[in-house]
Amino acid sequence: MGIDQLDGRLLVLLAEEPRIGVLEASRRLGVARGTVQARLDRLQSNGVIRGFGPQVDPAALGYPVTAFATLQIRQGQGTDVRAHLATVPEVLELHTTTGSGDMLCRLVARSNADLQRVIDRVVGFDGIVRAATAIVMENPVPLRIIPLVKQASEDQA
Amino acid sequence: MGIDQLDGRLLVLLAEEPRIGVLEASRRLGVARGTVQARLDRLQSNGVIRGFGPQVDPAALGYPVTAFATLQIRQGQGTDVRAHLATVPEVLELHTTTGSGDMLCRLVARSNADLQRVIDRVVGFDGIVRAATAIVMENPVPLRIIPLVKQASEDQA
DNA sequence: GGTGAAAGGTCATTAAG
DNA sequence: CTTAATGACCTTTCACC
Repeated sequence: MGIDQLDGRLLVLLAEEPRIGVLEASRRLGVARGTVQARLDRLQSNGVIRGFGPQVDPAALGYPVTAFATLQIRQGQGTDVRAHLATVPEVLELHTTTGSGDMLCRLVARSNADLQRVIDRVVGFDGIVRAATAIVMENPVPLRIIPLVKQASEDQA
Repeated sequence: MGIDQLDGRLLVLLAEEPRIGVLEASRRLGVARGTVQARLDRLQSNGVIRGFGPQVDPAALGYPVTAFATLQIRQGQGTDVRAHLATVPEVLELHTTTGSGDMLCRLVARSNADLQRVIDRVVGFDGIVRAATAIVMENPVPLRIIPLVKQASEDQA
C-alpha cells in the first residue's frame, strides 16, 4: 500500500499533461519506457488509477447549478432510497454518513428553478423524512488530488 | 450550449473504454474518423471535456476515510479561510454555499484517528466559527456523469 | 490514403532488496 | 533469491498531413 516518489511524479505528470504518452513520460522522468509502463500497469491494477475517462463539466452540459442535499432516511428504508436516487441523473454522487439515517448527495440542475424540480424528484419518495439543501455559490477549490498524491509519495520516502 | 446524440455516444464510449483511439471510436460509432476528431476538438474547446487526467482513488493512496465538513465563517474572513483550506492536501474540494457564511468541504484521512488531526488543522484557523463533520460510511453512488450526459444528449434530440 | 511515430509486447542483462 | 529496471528489437496500430 502506498506509492513511491516515482509513482508520485508520474501521477503529477499525467495530471498536468494527460496527452503525453508513455514514451514522452519516460523521457521526462528520466527512466526507461518499460519502467513507466510497468508502473502504470501496477497503479491501475492496484486501484490507485481508476481510469482515464474524460472529465466532463456539468456546467458545459447545461447544468450550471450545483447543490448538496442532506437527507434523513426512515430506518430500514436505506436500500430503497439508494435505488431511487441512483435512477436520478442529476444525482451525481450519494454518500451515507454518520448520523441517524443520514445521506448526503450532490445534485446539479439547469437553473435555480430547475433545481426545485430535481429536489422534488429526489425527496418525493417514501422513506425520506427530511431534506436540507445548500446551493453552491462558488467553488474555490475544485475537486483535486495532486496535493494528496504529493503528500502520499513524500510520506513514502 | 448542449450536446447532440453523437456527442453523447462519444462521451459514453470514451468513459467506458478510455484507451480506444479516434480511429477505433469512429468504427464503433459508424462515422468517419474526421468527424470524431472534430467532435473531440469541439468538446474540449467547449469545456465539456475538461481533460483526460488519471482518476486517482484516495483510498488506494492510503486515505480510506472520507468526511464532509460544514464550516461557518465569520463575516469578511471568507478569502482568508479559502486560502487556508487550499493549503491542506486533505481538503479535496471546497464550496461556498447558501447560508450565513457557510462552506462545505470534502476531506480525506488515513484513519478515523487521523481525521481528528485533519479537522484540527482545517478548523484551527481564525475566521471559522463552527464546524460540523459527517463521516462517510458508504458510497452507494460514486461520482458519475454518464447518466447526465445521456439525458443532456437526449434532450437535444 | 500514405507515412512517420508511438504503443505494447518480449527478451536477456544488470542492479538492488 | 526475488523483484525491478534497463535497453534492444519487433509488430501492430494510430495520429497527422
